[in-house]
Amino acid sequence: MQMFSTFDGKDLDKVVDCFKARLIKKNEILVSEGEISKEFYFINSGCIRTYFITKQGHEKTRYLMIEPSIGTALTSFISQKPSFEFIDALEKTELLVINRKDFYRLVDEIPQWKNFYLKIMEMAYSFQNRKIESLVTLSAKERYNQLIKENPKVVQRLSNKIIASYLDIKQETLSRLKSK
Amino acid sequence: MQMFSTFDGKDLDKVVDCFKARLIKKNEILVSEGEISKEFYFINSGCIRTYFITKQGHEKTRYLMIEPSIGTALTSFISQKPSFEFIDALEKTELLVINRKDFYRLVDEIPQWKNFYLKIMEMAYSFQNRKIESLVTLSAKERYNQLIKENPKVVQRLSNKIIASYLDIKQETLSRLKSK
DNA sequence: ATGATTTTTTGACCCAGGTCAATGTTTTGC
DNA sequence: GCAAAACATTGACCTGGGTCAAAAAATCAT
Repeated sequence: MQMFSTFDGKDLDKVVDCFKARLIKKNEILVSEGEISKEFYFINSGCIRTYFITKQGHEKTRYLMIEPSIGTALTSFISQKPSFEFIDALEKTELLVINRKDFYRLVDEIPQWKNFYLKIMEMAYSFQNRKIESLVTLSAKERYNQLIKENPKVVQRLSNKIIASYLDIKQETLSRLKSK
Repeated sequence: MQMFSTFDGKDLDKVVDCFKARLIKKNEILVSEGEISKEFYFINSGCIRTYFITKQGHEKTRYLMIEPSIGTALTSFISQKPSFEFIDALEKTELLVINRKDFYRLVDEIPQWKNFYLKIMEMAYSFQNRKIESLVTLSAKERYNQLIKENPKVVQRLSNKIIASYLDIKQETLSRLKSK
């Protein structure tokens, strides 16, 4: 976020003009499955997440965004194909929103914004890679411990249901893990 | 790859100058764990992969590159931190190699190369995302069937050991899956 | 070609984590 | 403030896929 301070005055105005503030309620849905992801979000306060629903009807949480954080349903945002994931709010949340058209216009017009986009992609990639590594190398208990260690805010603030879905375990299992 | 045809003459020369051909033998290692990933590979013929070894000593294959394809140990390439993954050749392989310094010089000097880099990151991200989706929603059998359907060449050309490691199952399990 | 190594298959057994169901406990909406 | 809904815990039981071991088949190196 502080990288914005390196924009020069004119560019900064251009960027700021693209953002709109939005306040959303808990459980409000920003993107549904099948919709095209047309916005990118900066979370000022609160918490949103991306998740999808398996054909067995189970929720799987891909990514949790607690302030200060950024994100969207990225696969659909990039490809402009219908999203297989949802975005919803886990708390009352204040967002800054930029729409996709403006986002990519800035990519073309402002070299630093293109660099910012590249950084987002690099971080998103590394994050997914890390997630795969955890899934294939760690037990449920180890993944839970890793989350407590690396992201204690998430564990403190969110329900077990959400945390279990994020760790790809059942809530019953999480409950049992905690009690030993 | 065909996007290179859109480079104008001068830029194309600049790009071509950065590449060196290299022939590697089966089982040759291009990047080891702990090393920094300093090259990006274009596979002209043959097959290489990235994999890592768990603390239990098991190989996990992240990504298989059969010609024509591109890639590297991307997390380390981006961050210039030591790689947790290896790259090795699964067959005798012909590569075009560009080193990291040249790669990022081209990102700065040639806008189209920056766009190319962005496309790589977008594809890499989508690929990882898809992999997570498969891991958390499909059974071993379903993942195997998906691979046969979407990437039959891989299944035909590589050993069960590699395919099992790619699907995150044991070879014994893969063997049993195939026999029913 | 041929012995040595590596892969593949098969069998017997095990266990982490899922399922289903019942019972608390908290949160929410009015 | 209170009913209803959502969430958390606990128990009994089950199962997909792992483990270990040993034999059969394929591949490799000289």
